[in-house]
Amino acid sequence: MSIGNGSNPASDYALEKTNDQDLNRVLCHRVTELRKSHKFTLDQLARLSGVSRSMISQIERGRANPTLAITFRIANAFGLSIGELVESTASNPNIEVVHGSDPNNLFRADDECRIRTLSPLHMEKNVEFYELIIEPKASLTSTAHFEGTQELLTVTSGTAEIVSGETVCRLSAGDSANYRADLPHSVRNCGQGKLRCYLVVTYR
Amino acid sequence: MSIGNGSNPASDYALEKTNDQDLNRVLCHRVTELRKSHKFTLDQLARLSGVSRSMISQIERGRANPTLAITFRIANAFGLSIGELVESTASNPNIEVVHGSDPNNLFRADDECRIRTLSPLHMEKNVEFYELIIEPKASLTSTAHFEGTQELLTVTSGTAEIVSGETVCRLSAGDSANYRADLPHSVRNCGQGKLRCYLVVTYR
DNA sequence: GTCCTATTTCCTGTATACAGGATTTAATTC
DNA sequence: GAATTAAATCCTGTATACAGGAAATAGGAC
Repeated sequence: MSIGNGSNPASDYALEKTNDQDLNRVLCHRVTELRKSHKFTLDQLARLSGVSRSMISQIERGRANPTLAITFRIANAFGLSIGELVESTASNPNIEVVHGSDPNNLFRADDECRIRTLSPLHMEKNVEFYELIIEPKASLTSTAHFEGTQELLTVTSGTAEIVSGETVCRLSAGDSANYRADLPHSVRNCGQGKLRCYLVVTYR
Repeated sequence: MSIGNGSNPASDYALEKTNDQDLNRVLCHRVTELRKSHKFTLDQLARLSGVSRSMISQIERGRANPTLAITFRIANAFGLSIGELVESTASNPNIEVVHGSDPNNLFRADDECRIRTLSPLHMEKNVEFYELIIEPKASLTSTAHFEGTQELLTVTSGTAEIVSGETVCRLSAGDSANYRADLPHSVRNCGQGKLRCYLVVTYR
């Protein structure tokens, strides 16, 4: 998600100019569709949102580049956030399967730890799902991930000690913890046998 | 999320005028903080984003109401979507624990099916995590959830048949499937013994 | 302290966002 | 068909978004 580590960011030119216009296309279709599904006239939406009919009409016809404030008001009139309004909904294949036997999803397998990815590689959402098997006394330690990253860990067998920042907790089989992963964090097997758990990582 | 069923929408006035300005406050702090954490000068960000230094400076000082195109470019320069840029981040407690023995998280327990919630109730992300135990020949059927909702199901033991819309697939122990839950969908135990699985539900 | 460079803010002019009224188009009823 | 009303688009003028250069400020070296 980061475009560079700050050392020479100017060389990582991120803008693709056409995406600007793609955004506008998304917006116009979205507003048109939402207004239709709510059965609002331009006038009703104008009154609800406090944005003029002209402006709404122009937006729907892709003739406007609204300010954030205007966009906010329109989103709000539909009970949506800006992100919900302007971010396109991509079409998904209905079901994507990851087989247990698929070696591509074996992320790590060594003496201490075995990690298997359970979510499809091309999954659109910023969510990842892993199965972890950690040997006694071994641990999985991470530096801080990106801001807003969280992990949800469920212990299926064994005993885990979770550290996030300076907070520590212990989990037994059946317990779950949701913790910040945008701080240094770790999962340690503090029991006698193997620690088996599932980990959901969510990125903001 | 809907503001009415279309019968008399004009009476549901949704706008709270001050939130417009709250948005601007969020934006200015956000851009300031992001630029700082990436160690960009105004000039570097200007070049990256294609937005003038003046404009960025004004945004950071809360003196601007940028258009969507400008907002998009700035978000893009930081590798974020517009929603990610303008939607505020609430502070999280570091670790939130759900104990296996907590009866509040037992969502359903009957002859056919046992569902336990593994994610904390007040979890900020639109992600939910469940443990499912389904008896032979029993199934869990849902109508379509909200648009964009997806489910990620991992089978730990047994055999499952997943239906999403008109797509059907079978999973064995160790397999996972990611599927649309914004269509009618179901999980059925098509084996002889109990089906044990974990379900990650993500809302858009 | 001075000098130099980097960074940010100010200033100004142009383009465009936007509202509100007028006009056009569409839909309905007779 | 005509008449009426509703809905959408066009037109125009004002305010403001925005870029680019100038000026001010900040930071570092000596």
